[in-house]
Amino acid sequence: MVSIKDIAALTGYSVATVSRVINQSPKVSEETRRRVEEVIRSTDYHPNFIGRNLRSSASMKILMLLPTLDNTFFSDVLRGAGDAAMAAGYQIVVGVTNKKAEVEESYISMLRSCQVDGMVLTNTILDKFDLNRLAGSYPVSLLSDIVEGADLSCVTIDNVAAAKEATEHLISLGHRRISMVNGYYYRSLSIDRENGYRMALEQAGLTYDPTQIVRADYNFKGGYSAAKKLMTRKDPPSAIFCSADSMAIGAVRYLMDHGLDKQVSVMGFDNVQESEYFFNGISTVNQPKYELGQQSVQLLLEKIQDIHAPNRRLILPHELVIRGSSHPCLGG
Amino acid sequence: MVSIKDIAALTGYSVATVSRVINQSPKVSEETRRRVEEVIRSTDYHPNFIGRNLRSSASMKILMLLPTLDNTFFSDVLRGAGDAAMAAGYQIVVGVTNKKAEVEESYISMLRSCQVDGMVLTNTILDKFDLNRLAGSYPVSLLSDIVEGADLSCVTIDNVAAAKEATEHLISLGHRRISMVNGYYYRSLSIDRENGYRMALEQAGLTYDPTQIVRADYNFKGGYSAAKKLMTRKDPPSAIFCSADSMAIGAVRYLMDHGLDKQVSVMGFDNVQESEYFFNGISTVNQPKYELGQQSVQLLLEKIQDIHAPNRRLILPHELVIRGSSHPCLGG
DNA sequence: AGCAAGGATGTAAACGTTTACAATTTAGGA
DNA sequence: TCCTAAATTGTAAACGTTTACATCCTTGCT
Repeated sequence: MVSIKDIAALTGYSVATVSRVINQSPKVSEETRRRVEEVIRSTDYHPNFIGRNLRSSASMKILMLLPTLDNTFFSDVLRGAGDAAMAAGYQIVVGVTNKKAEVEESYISMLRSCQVDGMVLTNTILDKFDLNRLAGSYPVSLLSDIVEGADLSCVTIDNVAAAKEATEHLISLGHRRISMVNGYYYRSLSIDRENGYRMALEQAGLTYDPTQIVRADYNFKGGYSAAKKLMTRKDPPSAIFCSADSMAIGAVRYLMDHGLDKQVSVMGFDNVQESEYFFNGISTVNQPKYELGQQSVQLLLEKIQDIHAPNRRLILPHELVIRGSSHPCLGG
Repeated sequence: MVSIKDIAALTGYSVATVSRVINQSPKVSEETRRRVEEVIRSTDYHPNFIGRNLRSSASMKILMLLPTLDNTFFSDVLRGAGDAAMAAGYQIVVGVTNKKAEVEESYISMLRSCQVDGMVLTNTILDKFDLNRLAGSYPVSLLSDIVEGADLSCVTIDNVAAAKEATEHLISLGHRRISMVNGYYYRSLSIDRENGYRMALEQAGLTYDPTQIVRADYNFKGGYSAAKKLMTRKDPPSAIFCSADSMAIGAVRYLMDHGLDKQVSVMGFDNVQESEYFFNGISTVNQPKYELGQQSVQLLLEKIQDIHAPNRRLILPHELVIRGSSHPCLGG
């Protein structure tokens, strides 16, 4: 492995001068620059970032922690994050936790051990105490799923309003029995969406029945079995609001398999790419994924520059996307 | 930022002894270990990996380069890779290139600059010359998409045989006009699948017509517009073999939109999670995604241990998965 | 000629670790 | 009592950079 010392030896200059050439310092003569650069090209020398980082104590890297790649939601988020990072000279590295605590912990150690300059968390399993401890010492920002009581910058949408609008859309189609498929865990994201769902029902004078809420995994299977559970009740709904498109797709799948898709409407949430292509399209709530990613990095950069920068909470706009999976209530 | 020196000062021991405690060296007394560990706990000291890496010149990190996260194909791959890495004490960091050369280059620099110990490439845009240069100096392995003439370890499936079997399945259903939707780029993956497609046709005595092959992006839109192109010919096919499930889904979507889905069969490739849920299910070829990920890391680890370890090429078993999108030819 | 200023380069310390080697202490055996 | 070996700890170099500071050499001015 050829190091800056080798280049120094080969050129006859000192390592300091070589370093200056590498870093485009103005205080080096044209002649010298030319000769050093030539030697660098002829060997295949690449500055060792470990050495550089150690000296400058900056890695120019941002860690983005994702729960899983099952969901294409994060594809756009990551594009936004990548663009924002690149514009600031940073690089995004992704860690996929598969929701395992020990894996998440091992990635977080990258932050503690100075291998990355900051971290964007999405759907973390950390609680507010962990988060406060972490965010007190290191740059951290939170994306999409807020943790109430955690003192850090975050970017999300108004989940209450969005869920309310989604439910209202179903109500406007004449539906009166509307169920909800929500996540298992008590994240603010689930709570907010559930609250929005309830507010819509109550404002429309419909009875809010907690037994109409089924908890499931945020994936196809979860939606499928949740729909099964709902539709085999003695009082099945005519519409189902799912907390994620993946669940909505599973739900529609169940309905189609049982010839119920014409009678029962489904709304999803997120507007992932495939929602447009599934069945006749999944009606859903669009999240500005690219912008969420972008802003999460932007907020993080503020913290990287100054760990004491004030925390900010960004609420980005959402929007209803109506497609084929929601239709007027037949029995209505 | 508290360093090992601070711990040394606080305990009264030397940094060497503290280091030994951290690294669980046996040559340290119980008494000392206890006292040092106590102080470490009371401060929130975390060893700086940059310092450690610099000294030991090993980062215990593996970079996995992915083209995009649009495709859930890589979700399972990454799970396999993560498990294999973890078992060996390594950590996976993911880089998403979005198929941009400068982004890919910026991640590859992590390898050159010793920030990761090795790299798994998937669908790289590097050619065999780039790859040979890289793999000559650094541990690199290739996943899924082989580059002919590149001298490195790789793991894949038998794409020729798999595509042949997929096509044969359509033939066995009575189809005679079978089109193919394939990727744009001349990757071995596309070539192999195209060859398998042709072999199946020729062995069945059907004429191989290159104009029946349409090139498209590996995503929904690509499949959609490819299907449109094919179905608006004067001699539309009764079956379409797509080189990826994402394209197959787009193709089926087009067919449904035009009431053609009962007449025209579609086969995909990959067996991504959502293929089971789309429409009546996408018939496809299963790739052992988890194992591909696992083995790609395994092969890489061999190279990390010894850069001169012999190159290996692993071919993992595939399997046909028949679902609702392929059915007997109506006109037959 | 003498001097100051500025440009180019070198010297060496520093970043946070690990580890070979040296030094010290302790115990046991003759 | 003295010597050896083992156990424990310390010293200092090394990993590859960057950079403050020092040094040297021009150049131009008086």
